[in-house]
Amino acid sequence: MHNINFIRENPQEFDNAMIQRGEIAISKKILEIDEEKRKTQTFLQNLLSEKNTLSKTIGKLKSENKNADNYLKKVEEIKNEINTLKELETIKEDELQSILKRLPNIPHSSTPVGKSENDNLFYKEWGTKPVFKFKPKRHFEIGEDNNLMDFETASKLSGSRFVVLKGQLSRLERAISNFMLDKHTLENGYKEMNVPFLVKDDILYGTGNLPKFSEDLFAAGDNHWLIPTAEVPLTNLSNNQILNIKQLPLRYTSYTHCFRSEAGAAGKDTRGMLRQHQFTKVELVSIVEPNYSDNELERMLSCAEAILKELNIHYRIMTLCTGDMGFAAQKTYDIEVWLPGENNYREISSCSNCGDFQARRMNTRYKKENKNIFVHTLNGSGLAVGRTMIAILENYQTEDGNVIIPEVLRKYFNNQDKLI
RNA sequence: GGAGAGAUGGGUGAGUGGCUUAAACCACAGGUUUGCUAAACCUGCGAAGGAAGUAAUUCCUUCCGAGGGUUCGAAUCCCUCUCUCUCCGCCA
Repeated sequence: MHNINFIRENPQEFDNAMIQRGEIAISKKILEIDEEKRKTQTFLQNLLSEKNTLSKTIGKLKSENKNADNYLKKVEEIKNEINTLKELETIKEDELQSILKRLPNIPHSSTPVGKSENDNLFYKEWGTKPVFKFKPKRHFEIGEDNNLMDFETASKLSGSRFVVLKGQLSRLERAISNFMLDKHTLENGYKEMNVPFLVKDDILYGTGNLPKFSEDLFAAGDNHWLIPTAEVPLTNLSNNQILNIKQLPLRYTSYTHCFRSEAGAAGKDTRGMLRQHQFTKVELVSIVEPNYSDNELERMLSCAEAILKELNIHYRIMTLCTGDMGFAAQKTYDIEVWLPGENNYREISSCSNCGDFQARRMNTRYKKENKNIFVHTLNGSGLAVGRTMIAILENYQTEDGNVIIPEVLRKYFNNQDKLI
């Protein structure tokens, strides 16, 4: 949600930011409605004040057993006007909100300007592409050849974009997520949380998924949605709260299933388990003081990177441009892991600083010097578990079709050094 | 699923139609005293918004789980919904 005061004071800057994000200049319309709303409000409040005074006089007169008919008549007269103005105020307020809540966050000054993913900026990379003496297989070939990854059975159960992982791959999933959680809780200072996968409308509104992106979500019954990421419940843990400054920063991690309809991705990545309706992810969320959020984004990124470093898998990091960034973000880094089978870099983590955008929607503040200030929220994958498995399979595959288990995972994998 | 009780500021909690302008305590912030810490004492302290003013500030409106209603006037009365707790039943 946007700060209306900022738009009043910097309409041009606001319009420029929206244009960079593929929206249109709309500050003029916003300020017109805002102006009408405030005029109505002022007029209404004066009448309410008058009514309150009259009511008090009536109370006094009645307690003294005096006649109050004149005052009662006056109240009756302004009542209709009050109701009309109330309705008008509500209309204007709704009009304003319906525009504001659908506008994306203002990009950070360091976010590159661009239209699509082609304009994303290379930030840095780690490691090198592994060299194979044979043609590396793609992850689903390794999985299917060993009868550990079953898309047909999954399709029988649930349709397309699902997978059944069998035996050792199912165990590998568990090993990866345990490794990540241990790393983030024991070394990186995140508190592990086990959260609901079903949430209500207002929770998704808080993180910015609603009202604009309902088509990306799965609805469950009349009152719940399946979470598309643990960011949603984790960030909302503090909604509608005024936090004590001593509580900050709050750092949470959670391993959850995530559910996405992939509505706009028809025909994209249909082979394999890269893009599923259901996948697991270890998420990182930070709630911090505003002046610290830039640092926290770098910190969070390094926590996510640490996982790939320990797994010894090559990756690069891109800074997303204004046109490719998510709705609530002001700055986002994508970690893209190298997949030799696919001969491509693929997103395995996305770390975003949302500034106070979500905090305004969720109404999360903290008290500093007796003032209530909106917090800054950040979220990042640390990492997507399914895609990490893909990266391991493709990077650690051997010529005989087996896969070496990365050293750091072996203690979570029955101390085996090979998948099979 | 059945029966009952409840939801008030950051927290505990008083308040059953107009002296509530939401008490009191705790927490928090500032100060005094003290060699430091602690303690004691003093002061301040709910939230959102509007208007006037260069500003300090002043005035006003709304908010007591949410939404409706009754009334000149509602935290308080009525209706609907949500959630929490207790007991019973069922259940991983």
